[in-house]
Amino acid sequence: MANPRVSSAARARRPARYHHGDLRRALIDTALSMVTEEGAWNFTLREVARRAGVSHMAPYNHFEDKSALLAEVAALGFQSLRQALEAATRGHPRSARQALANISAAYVRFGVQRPAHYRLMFGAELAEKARYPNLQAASDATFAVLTSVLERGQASGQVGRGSVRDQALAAWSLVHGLTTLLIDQRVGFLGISTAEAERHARQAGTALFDGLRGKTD
Amino acid sequence: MANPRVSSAARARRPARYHHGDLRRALIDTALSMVTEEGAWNFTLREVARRAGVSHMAPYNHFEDKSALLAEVAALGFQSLRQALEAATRGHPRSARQALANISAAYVRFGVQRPAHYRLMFGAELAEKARYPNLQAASDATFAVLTSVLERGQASGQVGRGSVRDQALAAWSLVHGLTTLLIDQRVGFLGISTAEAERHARQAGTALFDGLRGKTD
DNA sequence: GCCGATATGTTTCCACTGTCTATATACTCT
DNA sequence: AGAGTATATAGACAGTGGAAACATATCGGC
Repeated sequence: MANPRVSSAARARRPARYHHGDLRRALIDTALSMVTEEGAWNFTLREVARRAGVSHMAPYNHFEDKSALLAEVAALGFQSLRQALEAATRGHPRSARQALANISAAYVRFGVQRPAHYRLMFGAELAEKARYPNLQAASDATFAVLTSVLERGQASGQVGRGSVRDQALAAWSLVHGLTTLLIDQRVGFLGISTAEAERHARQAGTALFDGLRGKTD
Repeated sequence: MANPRVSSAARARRPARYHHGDLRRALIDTALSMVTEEGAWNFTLREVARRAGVSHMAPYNHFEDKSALLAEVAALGFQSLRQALEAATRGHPRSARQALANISAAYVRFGVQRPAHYRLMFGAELAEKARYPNLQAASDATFAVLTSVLERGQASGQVGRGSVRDQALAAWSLVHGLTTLLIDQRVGFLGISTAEAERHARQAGTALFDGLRGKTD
């Protein structure tokens, strides 16, 4: 509008951009906002396009379909979650038990604070993740945080031997399941507070840790 | 077709039925078939009506919308899951540790064998379960199986004191999280066998049990 | 600087969906 | 038998996903 050549130092890394500048990123941001605002992702792709100010077919230049767009939103969520977990581990570098409790609390806090986003990250429509390498990579990187904590714990003798991958799977199952159950209110904990959710997480995470320390069966 | 008065001993409890006989039940069955066959529930309500051989508006006489229909399908799943868990407990009435391991294995087996149905049961579109009392009741009854096992374990001194509800929540979190992760292949276990899934479940369930037996924090 | 190739965005069009309204049919009860 | 209600149908509507044809901006080579 103002200047027909707004391009120069527009938006992302690439200097001058095409028509929109960086529609791909704009669509992801818009979709993320809509997910968190509306608490669901049952909006239409046309609606996303409208809010981004482009025609209803423009998104198809960047995403095969709505699921592909949502996969990017979910991938952002995994990155954010990974950072939260990494920050939680830094608190207690000595005690693996404390580290696991902290990770559990941080994990559940993340989910409880952004339920819709968390649900999307593990939602069914993105289950065939083979289609979404970005999502898979972000998910794997998050899982790796847990694995590395357990590896260090084993190295220092605080965690029982056994397969680290199995142990990490158990730990992730615990916090993921807890988060899901709390979010979806499948148990009778309607309106549970974040603090209480974290308490559950610490308690359960510690119990599992103690179990792993003992016999590995 | 054959006889205009086929009604007599038609289908469900009620003797003679209306036009269709028991369209409500037929629609639930059809939807269940479609979920398991197609591995998803992104079909349209019109499609369900077509397969049931009725007009596209007939379902609205029995369900407010598609979600309400899916909620019934999910409720059936919870009933089936509850039966599977109850059968698993009957194997080892003496050892709570064994019972929990059996329950864990049965739970994960259920999910791995019917992934789409399981996903639906915990899917986001049915999260506001307050709308679906049947679903909530079925879900609660399933949770109760776990609770009762832990209660008996506490009574016989095999399980640490603490809040039974908290312990049950932890146990359910573990198996639910494991099932979800396996189903959605969020971890690198592509094409995991049912037997291996059960092994993971037993192992993790036992570890948690041992942790609960120790300190309750 | 100019030009074709390509990437990006728009407009138009179609089948289909969810849902509203009006109408028809079957069952219940008295 | 007839009134009232529950069940099913038919038609219409706006909105959707997506294909096709078209328009425009940017890039790479010259």
